[in-house]
Amino acid sequence: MPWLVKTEPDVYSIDDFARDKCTFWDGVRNYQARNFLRDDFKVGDEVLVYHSNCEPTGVVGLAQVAKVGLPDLSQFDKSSEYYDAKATQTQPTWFAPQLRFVRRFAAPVTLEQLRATPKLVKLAILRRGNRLSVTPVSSAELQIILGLAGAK
DNA sequence: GCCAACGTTGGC
DNA sequence: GCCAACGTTGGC
Repeated sequence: MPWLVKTEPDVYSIDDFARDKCTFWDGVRNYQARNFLRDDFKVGDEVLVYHSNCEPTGVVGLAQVAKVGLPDLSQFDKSSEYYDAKATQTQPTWFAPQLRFVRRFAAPVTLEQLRATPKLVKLAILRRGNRLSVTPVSSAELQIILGLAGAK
């Protein structure tokens, strides 16, 4: 199943990702999002990368799931802002798939464009008040968004 | 287990 | 910087 993940470019941008090639998508501290990362992310799944809290907000590139089932190591790191005292090595609370950079779009598919596309009305990220940082995307929605990205 | 208070997200 | 949405916390 395709996915969409949000990131704040000030913290980790698509350019950082393009440079790294592979990254562990860590720091997610919401149980619903955790369940997606832990239970539903499959190797090979396509992942749209979305920039939030910036100008303009929108989908900026594509990635692919490279590895799953890995604990988010930041939960064990006392110096990390994502440290979780309740998590243990044997029973991790948080999980971080490894994502492989695929491509950066020539131009972002902006939130405004997403909203203006009738076939994307059901896109999870557009639903009122949805703040989840990891959301599922249907195959049809993925194709539409890739189309918007390619049409630039 | 309820729910008010509080904190965070994220668009604007 | 504002504020709506909504997740989390903690007293009871």
